[in-house]
Amino acid sequence: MSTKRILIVEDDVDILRLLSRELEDAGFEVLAFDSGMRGLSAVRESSPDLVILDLGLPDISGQEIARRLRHTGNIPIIILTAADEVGTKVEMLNAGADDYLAKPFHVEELLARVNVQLRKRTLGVTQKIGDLTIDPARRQVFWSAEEVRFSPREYELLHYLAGQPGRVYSRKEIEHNVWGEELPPSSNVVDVHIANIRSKLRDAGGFGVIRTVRGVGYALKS
Amino acid sequence: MSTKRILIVEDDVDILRLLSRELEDAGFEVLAFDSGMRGLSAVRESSPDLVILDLGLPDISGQEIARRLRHTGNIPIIILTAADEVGTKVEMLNAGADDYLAKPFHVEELLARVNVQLRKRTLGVTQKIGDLTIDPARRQVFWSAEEVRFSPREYELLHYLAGQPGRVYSRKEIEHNVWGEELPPSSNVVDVHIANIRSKLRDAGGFGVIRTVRGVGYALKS
DNA sequence: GCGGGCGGTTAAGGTTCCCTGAAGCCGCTT
DNA sequence: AAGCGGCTTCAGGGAACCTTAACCGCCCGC
Repeated sequence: MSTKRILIVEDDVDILRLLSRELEDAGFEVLAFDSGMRGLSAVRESSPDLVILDLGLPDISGQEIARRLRHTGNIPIIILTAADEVGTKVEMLNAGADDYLAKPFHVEELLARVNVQLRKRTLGVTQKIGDLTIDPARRQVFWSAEEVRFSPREYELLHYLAGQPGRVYSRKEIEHNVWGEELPPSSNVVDVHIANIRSKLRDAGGFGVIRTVRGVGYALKS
Repeated sequence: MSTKRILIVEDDVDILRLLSRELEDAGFEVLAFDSGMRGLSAVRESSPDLVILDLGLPDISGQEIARRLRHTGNIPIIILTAADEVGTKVEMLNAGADDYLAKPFHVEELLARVNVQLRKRTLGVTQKIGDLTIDPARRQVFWSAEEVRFSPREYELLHYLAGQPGRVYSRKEIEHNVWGEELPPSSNVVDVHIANIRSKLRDAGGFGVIRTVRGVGYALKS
């Protein structure tokens, strides 16, 4: 995945610098502006993946910016503001903002909310465990770029094990959560499906992905 | 557009009732639950458009619910909580929540944030997915310059799938969002319409545009 | 009103794919 | 070496899906 670009508009230069550094540390490319007008035109030129916007800019109102940004496509906007006032919040959210944080806020929370917005656009919460990638929105599994095709049950089972990589899931748990019922004690259906999953992963180059815990169940290598 | 359905899980019955009424007044269809487990299974059955979830439920942890909900597709989740603690916020947002409100909150803000989540990602903008072009303003579809004519339902269905190309839409979701009602379980209308769309696209040179996901639904190749 | 065309739905039959149970083998463990 | 648990293979049955065709209702022009 290419590095995401974030554009910040914030007239308080100290905060601007702080946020820039934090976002860069988090692996984003940052475009920082302390003026509303220049930030706005920069959005057009560079079309970033996300915009963080401080309200109460001297040269242009937040309303106006949000309105204009709406027109430039679907870029998510997170609003920052000094005034924690409900009316403003509702107004801005309805005007097209995607999220809203009142100062003072924690940088970690901003980062988390940034990730939420970017996640939406990239469709789904793809989960990566080593070379294994699971994309629930597309219902697809990859072993390092190569797609591995699974049957419904196989996918469900693998996805279930990926819930907590490393943790051992007992047969009972698996039966209950993947099959939704207790299977006859003599059945070895789970084994068969595990074997099939292993086989398909092996074909794609994945070895030892699922660990057997004798007498208990299975676990995904974390 | 059909009315959006919102599922609430909240153990405080007073708040539950209050929110339900507010949301219904705002024109939503509300499914209310005061137990985590029952709410969770209801999500699977009714596949609502959005879930509002109170943390600190007695019978199941919020983490667990968020984790499981992620598995059921891309339904947006808004978390409510009594404890306004940054760690929890960040944790939940990273766990798959789309928004987070600390109690006490203003109902207007919740409504605004609900609307943000439900806001159409694909506005009236013509979108291109590979060789496929959809122009909502004219209600026309093209396969690389050549127009393909679709009946109203066919168009609605294709347009809906194009909402998030690549993402798998379940039969339930399709029924609810394209037909606006639950179809009799034996019906295969969706299949037939998919077949017709495929046939028309094939005539225009488009192959493998719609992917079948066995046991779940369909997705547009992105 | 009447007939034709169009689109939506239903139903039946065919096809594909997957689940699963059985049977035998392998390899630990005691 | 015996026994248990896990692994592998494979074929039968069935579910899910696809296709085709007919039916029905609606709208339109005549």
